[in-house]
Amino acid sequence: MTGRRGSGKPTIADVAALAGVSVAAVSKVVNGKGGISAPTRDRVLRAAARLRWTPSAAAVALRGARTRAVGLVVRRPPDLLSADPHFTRLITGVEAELSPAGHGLLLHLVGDDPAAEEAAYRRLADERRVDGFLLTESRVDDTRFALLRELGAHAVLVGTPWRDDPVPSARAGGDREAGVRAAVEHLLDLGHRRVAYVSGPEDRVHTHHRRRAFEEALAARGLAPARTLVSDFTAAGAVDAVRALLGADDRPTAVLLANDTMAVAALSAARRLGVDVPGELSVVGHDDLPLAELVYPTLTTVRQDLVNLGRAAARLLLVALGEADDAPVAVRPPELVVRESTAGVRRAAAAGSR
Amino acid sequence: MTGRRGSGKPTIADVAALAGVSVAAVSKVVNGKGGISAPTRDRVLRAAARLRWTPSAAAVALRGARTRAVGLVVRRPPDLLSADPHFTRLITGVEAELSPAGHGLLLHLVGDDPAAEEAAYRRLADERRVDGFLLTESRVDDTRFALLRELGAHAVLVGTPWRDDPVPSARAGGDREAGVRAAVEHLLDLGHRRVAYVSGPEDRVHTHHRRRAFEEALAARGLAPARTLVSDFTAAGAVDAVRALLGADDRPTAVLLANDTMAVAALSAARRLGVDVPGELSVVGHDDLPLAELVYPTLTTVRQDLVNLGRAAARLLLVALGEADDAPVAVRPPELVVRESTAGVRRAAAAGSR
DNA sequence: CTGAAAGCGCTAACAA
DNA sequence: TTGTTAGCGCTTTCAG
Repeated sequence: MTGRRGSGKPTIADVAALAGVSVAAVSKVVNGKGGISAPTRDRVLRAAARLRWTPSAAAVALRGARTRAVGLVVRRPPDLLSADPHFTRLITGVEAELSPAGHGLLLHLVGDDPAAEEAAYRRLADERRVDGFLLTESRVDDTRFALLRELGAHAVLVGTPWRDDPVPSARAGGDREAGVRAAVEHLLDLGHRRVAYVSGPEDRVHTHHRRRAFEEALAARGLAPARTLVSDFTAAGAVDAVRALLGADDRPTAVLLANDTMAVAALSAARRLGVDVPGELSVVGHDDLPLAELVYPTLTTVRQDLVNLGRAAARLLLVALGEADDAPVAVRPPELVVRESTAGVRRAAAAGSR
Repeated sequence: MTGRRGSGKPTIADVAALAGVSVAAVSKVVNGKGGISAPTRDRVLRAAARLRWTPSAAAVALRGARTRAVGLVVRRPPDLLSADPHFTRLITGVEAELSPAGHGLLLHLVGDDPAAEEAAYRRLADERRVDGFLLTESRVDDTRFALLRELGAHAVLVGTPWRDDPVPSARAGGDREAGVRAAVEHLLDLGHRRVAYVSGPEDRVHTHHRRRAFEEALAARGLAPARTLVSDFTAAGAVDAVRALLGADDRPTAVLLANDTMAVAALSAARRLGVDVPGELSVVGHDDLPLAELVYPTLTTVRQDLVNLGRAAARLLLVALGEADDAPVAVRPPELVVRESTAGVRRAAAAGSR
């Protein structure tokens, strides 16, 4: 008999009635506004709990123009996506920040289609479904910034912007290329002199940064890259790259690849060609996905603190929305994890190349 | 000067004004209701396009109690999650169905915490943020069904329910255990007689179905399992299982594992123990993730049509919500993909076991 | 065929 | 400290 029990979900009016106060009082209580006596507060809270009432997200959004949701649009070829747990880790971190803040994550996976990507952003923004966006995979001359500015949407970039792009970005702390540098030094210390690099696609910002770090680290020891190839993050691409590398006259004794998936593919490509890892070829990956410990030999790789990167980005977005304090989340700098896929140069391999 | 340009997003009133009609007319046009003349329709559409207007999701939701969003709550230990691209594929399929229908996907990743899981469902439902839920990983005596019934939320299960659970479910077509059966027959045809099975956690429904299929397929040829172990989907678990298997006196010559991640771990565990795959041990995985083609030897595995499973589930949910026609999405039955990790028994291995 | 008007559930002035 | 009330942007009767 209390209110309209049974007929659908309770509303703020039901709670007010049950507590014997006005709806305004209920609103103030749940929003932590002042000007409510303790006893009233109590009665409201009790009534709300009894009715299991929570403010309707739609009503709140309509009223205040805040949806308490953020959007994440991922543009990737489906196959690549499912091959790479990269995103799952990132999202884990994002969630860890968003959930306690009462914010939802609206996910959109669009294939490898720029038009679909733009449409997704537009729809989410025009329908006012989200308060802001998280952008992943910083791209060279990223067109998303202009789009989001046009749409008037808040945005935070995960990673390093290409130039001084006008959005806040979440990045690793410390020296962001420390991982790649450490990897190169590790290889050189093992005696390698012919080190190759297989990069990711040229339109990704980190491709350039990492490759440059690779080249500089070699240069610092007076060396040049044995070879630098551009791949596409796919396993097939990595296999081709490794074939090219190993088929050459002066083949490298070590190779760095831009992600773990490619590195694992390299491992098996080498094996298939009868090249022993790490006996004849050392292999280094990037990201330190669980996969890296799973394969044989286990993969030496550059660990990225993806979970905290996701957290940091989400936090920045909440701050931009005025929903969180400006307490940045620390993201550990990339760090080399040495496992079995790297070892010293064997005499034979080092000497006789062709 | 037209309407309130520049001052925030356009509303239906702006469109009505620009088109010289009432807001009701605009509403009817965008919702495809009848009773609008073609010329009026045209003017409205043109005005809406010019203003880039899309109905506010919040207002629509408030008005109609339909949010055009579905929830997906995933409860998994973070590590397991990022090791397994399973979900990414499923979500790809879900998106493919939801997106064209104009529905969003609200994703919540909760750790391995039942309380957090329940809280996530409650919040999404109580705040009326979603119209329904997609449930993944069918569990034995799944408590989510009761919860969602209490919450009055629509739900569709991805996979086979434990008993006749009262929610619609999306499943593979044809014989759902055809894959496991084909795997067993493949191994038997290769001459294997001692075949072991490493299952997933006991609380997953498919664990029981697949294990039973395994046992029945063996029984059909008058054989019994060499050994059946329960693991936990993790790589570490798989490594332990393989050690246990290979350390035994009468060790199996072939082993099936409940997912590809475990199978890949098994591959390297075997190698580490000096056991050749497939020379001394054949290994079969489950799911056919991209990973399966990436490793050496490439993995024989049971392919699941996860993308269409996701599509089918999303479609069922849309149908339940009255948002789509009842045209089921076909999900291919599981199918064995033979690659390099399985081969005939070598005399030596078959004979001398200890 | 078209328009006026009543809310959907909530928040924030403003009054009391 | 508390209550009253006017909308937020939209859909939907119900009249015209």
